[in-house]
Amino acid sequence: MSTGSIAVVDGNSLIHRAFHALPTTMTAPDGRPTNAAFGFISMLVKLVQELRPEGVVVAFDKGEPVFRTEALESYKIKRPPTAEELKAQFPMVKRLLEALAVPIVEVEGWEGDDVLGTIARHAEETGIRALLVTGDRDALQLVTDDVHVVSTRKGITDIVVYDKDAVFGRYGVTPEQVPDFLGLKGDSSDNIPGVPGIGEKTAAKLIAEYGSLDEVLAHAAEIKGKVGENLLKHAEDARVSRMVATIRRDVPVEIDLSAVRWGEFEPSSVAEAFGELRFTSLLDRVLAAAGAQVSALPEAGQADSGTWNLVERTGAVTARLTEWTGTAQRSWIGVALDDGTKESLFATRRDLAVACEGDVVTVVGEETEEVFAALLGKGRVAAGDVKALLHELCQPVSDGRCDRSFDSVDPERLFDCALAAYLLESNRSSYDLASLAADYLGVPPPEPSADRSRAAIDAQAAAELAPVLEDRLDEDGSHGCFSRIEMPLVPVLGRMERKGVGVDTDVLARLAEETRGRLETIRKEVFKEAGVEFNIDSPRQLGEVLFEKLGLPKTKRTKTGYSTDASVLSTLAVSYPIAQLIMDYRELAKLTSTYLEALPRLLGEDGRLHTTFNQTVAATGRLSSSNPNLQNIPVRTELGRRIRAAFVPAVEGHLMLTADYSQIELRILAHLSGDAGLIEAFTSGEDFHAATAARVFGVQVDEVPPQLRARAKAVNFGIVYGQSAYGLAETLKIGHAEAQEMIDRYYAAYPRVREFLDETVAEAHRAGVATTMFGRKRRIPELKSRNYSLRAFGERTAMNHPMQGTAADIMKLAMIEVDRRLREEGFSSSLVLQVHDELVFESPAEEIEALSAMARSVMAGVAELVVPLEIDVASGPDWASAK
DNA sequence: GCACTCACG
DNA sequence: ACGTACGTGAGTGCC
Repeated sequence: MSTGSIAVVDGNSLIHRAFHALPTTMTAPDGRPTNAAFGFISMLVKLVQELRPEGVVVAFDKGEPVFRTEALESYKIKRPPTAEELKAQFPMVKRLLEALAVPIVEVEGWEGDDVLGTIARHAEETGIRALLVTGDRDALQLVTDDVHVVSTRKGITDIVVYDKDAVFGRYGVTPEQVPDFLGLKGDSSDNIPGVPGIGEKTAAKLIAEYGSLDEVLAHAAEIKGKVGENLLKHAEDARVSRMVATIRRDVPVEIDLSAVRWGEFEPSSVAEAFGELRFTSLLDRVLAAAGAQVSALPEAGQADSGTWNLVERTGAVTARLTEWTGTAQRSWIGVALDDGTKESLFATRRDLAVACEGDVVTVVGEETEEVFAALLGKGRVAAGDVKALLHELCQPVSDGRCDRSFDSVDPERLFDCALAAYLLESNRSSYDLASLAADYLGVPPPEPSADRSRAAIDAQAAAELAPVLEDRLDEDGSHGCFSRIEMPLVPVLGRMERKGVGVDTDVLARLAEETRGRLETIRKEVFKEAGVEFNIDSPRQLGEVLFEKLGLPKTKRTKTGYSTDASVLSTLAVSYPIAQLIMDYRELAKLTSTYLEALPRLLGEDGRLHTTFNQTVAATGRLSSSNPNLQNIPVRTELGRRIRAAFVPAVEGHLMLTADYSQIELRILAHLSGDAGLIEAFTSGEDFHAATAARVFGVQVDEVPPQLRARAKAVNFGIVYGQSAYGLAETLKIGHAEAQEMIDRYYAAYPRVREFLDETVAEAHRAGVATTMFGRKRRIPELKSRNYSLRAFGERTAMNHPMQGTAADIMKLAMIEVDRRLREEGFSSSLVLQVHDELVFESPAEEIEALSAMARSVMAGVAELVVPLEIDVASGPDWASAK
């Protein structure tokens, strides 16, 4: 017996969605509105086409769910009455479903959700997999290994399938915890109160911490602030809310699920029912969707060549991939993966669209990896996001037929349209193929339709964009950065992302435990000092308490009220202990929520953290890191370093090794300006900031007092940021005139620096761009602004870009070379992170020495400057000790 | 979804 | 007279 699968649709939910997503101007010949019916059936057809369940059932609400309304008077009373136009469409939908031989289930006194829950239970008991279709997020509580929820978003066209991981990923709670979660959070659309002041975030946090609503309520007394207070006061509300939000699974439903079959309708009855409403296009789709059940996709191996299994989707049958790879010396082959269609309820298939010279074919499912490998071996392949493609199509298993690892990737055969556009305009807001095609081909691509998928459109766009962008790169003088830096970096970043970095979650858990107590103590002290309890996390409430209730001096304002940032608090801390307490609180709270609590939730299946390195985000050419951001792991405070110490090698006997560029941006400035004093400061072997202080303030290098060194350091930073007296005064908390004088003295000590920066700004005004040593450009439209402050911003950007951008270029070149040497020389070490001027490796202890030497020589050697590039290397059992 | 704050370089 | 140091990503509060 084959595995059964059934889709169970929440009729009320779907019909409401459809009604609101489509205009009521759609009518039948007799004038009745048909928008909801049309949307409903359209969605149903899409569903069976994409998810291919063997059976379909639709459940509707019937009567009042007395057990809910009696427990909670307010239940659903806030709902506006159903519109007349919609009411009339319920019978219409039911008649269409009857024609389609789709069973309708409604049970007096029960809601559709409960029917869904019950059928899901029956299905599981009989070994049938179920897909619950509803726009209602409550249903997520029903998700199990064999029951998934399909939810609609943005009207009815977009669907998202939730499995257990997806539920947890979205809400941070397991399906079983959803009712408890809703008990806390409430649900405004159903008028379920929950606990006041507790929203999605807090509810998820509490449930994650205590495991269940009952446990949360049992510990309410120890939960701080308003939240704890409200938990005590509204415990009963929470319990009632949970009861009401719990979907019942014991509805008296009688239906033989194994007998339900989609597609066993009488075509003539369907034609008649659909014809009455003039749903002609929908009729075609329904008949096709039913027919597709039998003939689905060609069997593997059926294609005549016996190698590639092609489904032709565009009408261009003649094109063959082999021909294309033959002609690919001239033409680019565009490829794109689709978003993933559910092949069955529980298997996703990702097809690959391949476009060349105007034709597109779609390669189905399992063949995609081989086809991609073959293309890469022979042709030139263009795509919108090559790294993402490699992650999907280069799985680290080698089955003998083709090498699917990142190692076989030759960047010269690849063209990433986003990276090309990034080099042309590094401040674009979007690099998606549709927007690139609109701007660089002059025509926005068509929207996806029944016979042209998003993937096919993207593949064509990539194929057409590649030659155009390549010409533009040549004209712009940016092709070198593209072919020598950005493209070769792609597989390097891919390997780093795939490898991930090790984290000791026990260390994080212990720190979290320790921090919780300290945080609580500080909170109480703050409340004692303030004489009132409030939410310290709310800048608004905090401002009110500090500046109105306590009457502390108001120094800085934000757009919306008083500023309470660190600079304000540190000024106040001198005279007011509460300010210091709040700073302490902020440090703990920040590190707890951003790192201690968040990181463990983001571990991959291999127990490691896998970030994404974004290559087209930072306008200067730097990388950025997200999901999670591993470029801002704490280091500056003691607690921060203890968090950093949780980053450890996964393998026993391995160590972390870090290699970072020392003062790279100022060394670049020394090189670019040719300033003798600056060069001398870097070649003399003296402490750089002390040397600056000595020159600027006219004292002996070994007699620079710490305060002067700190000031010199701030001026050095300022130079990199595009110095302004205002900014320097702000950071150093000194007067504007004094700051200006320091800057003047700095320029007097390093005259060529001023000349260089002035020239850079002047050139940027002329050309509208700033450029790095390696030719990476940043367009700066702000320079043309008539607004002083915008223009001044543009000028600072123009000064900063050559330094920050060249440093980014050098680091990227070093990464490419380090990665090559690691592989060619058979190292067992891996490059795992990059933090702008630092590389982090995991390495077997016995390789540490060789790796240090290699990293040092590669990093120092990738660029020849008039001052040496110095590299600090350190290693240890964790990231913090490798300093 | 924006404002604020703060983690990193 | 103007009004900010450069580059990021993420958590929280609040409308």
